[in-house]
Amino acid sequence: MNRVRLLIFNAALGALDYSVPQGMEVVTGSVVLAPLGPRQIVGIVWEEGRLPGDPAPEHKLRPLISVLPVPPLSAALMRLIEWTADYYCASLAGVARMVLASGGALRGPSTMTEYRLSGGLPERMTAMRELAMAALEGEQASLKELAGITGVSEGVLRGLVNQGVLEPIAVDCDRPYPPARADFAPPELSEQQQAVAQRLVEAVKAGKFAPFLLDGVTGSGKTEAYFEAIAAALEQDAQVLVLLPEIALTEAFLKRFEARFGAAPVLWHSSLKATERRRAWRSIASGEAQVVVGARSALFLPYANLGLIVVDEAHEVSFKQDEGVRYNARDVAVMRGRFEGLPVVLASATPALESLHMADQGIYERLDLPARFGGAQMPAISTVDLTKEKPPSQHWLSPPLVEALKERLARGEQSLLFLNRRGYAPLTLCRHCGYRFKCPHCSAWLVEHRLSHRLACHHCGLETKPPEACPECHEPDCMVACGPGVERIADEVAEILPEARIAIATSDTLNSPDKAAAFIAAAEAGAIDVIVGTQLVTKGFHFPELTLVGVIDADLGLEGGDLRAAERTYQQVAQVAGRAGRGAKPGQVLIQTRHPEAAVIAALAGGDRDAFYAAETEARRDAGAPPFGRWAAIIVSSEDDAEAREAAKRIGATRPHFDDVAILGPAPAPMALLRGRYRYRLLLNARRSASLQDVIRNWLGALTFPAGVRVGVDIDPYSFV
DNA sequence: ATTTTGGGCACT
DNA sequence: GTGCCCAAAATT
Repeated sequence: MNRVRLLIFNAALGALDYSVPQGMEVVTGSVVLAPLGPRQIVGIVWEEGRLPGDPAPEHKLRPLISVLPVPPLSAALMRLIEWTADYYCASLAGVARMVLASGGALRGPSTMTEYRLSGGLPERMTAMRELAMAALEGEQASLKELAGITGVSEGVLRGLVNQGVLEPIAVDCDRPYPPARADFAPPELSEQQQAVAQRLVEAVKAGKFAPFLLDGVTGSGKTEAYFEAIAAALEQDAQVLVLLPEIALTEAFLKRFEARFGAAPVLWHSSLKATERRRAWRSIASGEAQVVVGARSALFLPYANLGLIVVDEAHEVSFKQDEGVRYNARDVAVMRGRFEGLPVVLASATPALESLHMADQGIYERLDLPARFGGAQMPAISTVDLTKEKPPSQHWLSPPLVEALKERLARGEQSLLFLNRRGYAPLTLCRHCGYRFKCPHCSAWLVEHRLSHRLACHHCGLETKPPEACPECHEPDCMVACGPGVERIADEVAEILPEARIAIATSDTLNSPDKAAAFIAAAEAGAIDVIVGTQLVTKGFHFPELTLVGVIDADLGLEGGDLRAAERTYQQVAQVAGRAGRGAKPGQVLIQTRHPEAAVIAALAGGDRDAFYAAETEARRDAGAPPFGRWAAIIVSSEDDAEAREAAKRIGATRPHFDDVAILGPAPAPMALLRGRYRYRLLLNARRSASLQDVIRNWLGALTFPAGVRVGVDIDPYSFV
């Protein structure tokens, strides 16, 4: 190759051509450094003819600067990048950025300095030095870590470095991870689990594309079953990717993983620090990382030798990314499996209707775990009609739920109350003038958080101190809370059961791995009587003494007319109900609702999953919703309301006309203001056969917009805000 | 996206 | 002529 075309991370520029200097080894997929004007940019060498744009004339070509010290991207990954950009109407540049988001890993290996005893003695011995030197015997670490080990300050250690007592050692930042072992602690599996595990192991050994829907009730031991597939991959030195919906619940998962394989997996998520990120990235790209556990963004990493992908809790909404490249990691995972030729396991107790449909069509192979592991029974589920069993004013626990809570406390068993609302109260107003506290940057109320003494916007992250007086009428001390959040429910429990030990489990209270671990340990040790939690507690946890689950408001998710509201409610309540009675003692679930007759609620109470899915299938068919039809959204936003509205109007005015594509809008988005940007939306609904993407590309491709306007496309949207 | 360039204009 | 601002062009 003496002339190459690069994909660069800038969508506005398009592909750029360069010459390859004499002696430089460049192959398809090479990650290279190239000159652009006075700057240097990173690019990926792409195959001839696959990136749009006319070739640059010979005289404009400048030579590449260097090939970066990372392995070239595989053809499979390059096809995945193309497919993702194409399917989600996103730029190749945006997708490529996700692949190479590496915290500086592209710069190659680097070293840091650690210190160890040299054997020499200081000119002057002091008490602190003596103490430090005794504790330093056999240790080698950074100064900061040594300070932690020895208990002396870094200043003392620096003194020892100057005296030559501690000698510096340059070590590779990317030190290897401890190895996971397939045979560390193989589990006892039930017959059902055994059958599932065996099928998955076969698929891993076959090393061909094979999508599975692992459909198992809560507590059936899905994790243990797919762990055997991971073991099989480890045995043939293939890498495994396990996608988890939220990193907050990895704590319990990691414990189980370590118990099975004797080492922690490599973690990947958005809050990794740059050094951890580059270490993980390099180990993934080199093939050293064996098992990667990550959030959705781990899907686009350049695995050297991937052999299996598991998407756990595959129904979870958080696999859908709603910013930047709007993709669904569940679906892209299946495509990656196809391009790489490997099995993909979608595991869930409450699969998305789309996934069930694929299994029914025979496109995914279905694996069932219909019974709980170890003989545990499914919990008894019943509804509490809030229109008949009214809680007292300003209270939200109905008499039957209060009774059940008292019973558990008397028996020393645990209860879990589920309400998907963080904070104390969802709305705060002034009792004097009725002023409602709202976010200045979003169409949303500010939520009072009493634990942290803040008013917070859950959309943009704004946090303010609650004011002393009403900003409108200046009446002092006038704030009044409206409606319940988990903190308020916890207060109510404390009032009813003063002796109960209560824990609030939300992303606010369990915001670090340490806190999550402490919570799990306390719950397992029986040091908590009542857990009050948001969706964070609906999955992943296994507390044997937990025998009562109360759903505070099952109707909450049904409000707002979201297309997937019924399914989401079903999934959330079924998942949280699944926390009850996982040990020897049977579980009970009480669902508080004002609509016990609603199809979702009735199906939950009757334990009739098939009835729910049948009803939901018909509703989707009627609405032309997935899997029978397709939806897409065009979201127009700008900091300037008029500019956004104008752009949306112009898109609306140039709409194409097709028999099989309905186009609605533009209209202000339900969140008309989000993070300081005004938003308008168009919705497209198409029959399955229509290529929505082509329609949208041709439509929007002919338009240009002012600089401040962003036009985003959301294919198969989950969020309708 | 970022940088360079060049035209128009006020000022000297 | 020089400096400055802004829009347009170039970047491979």
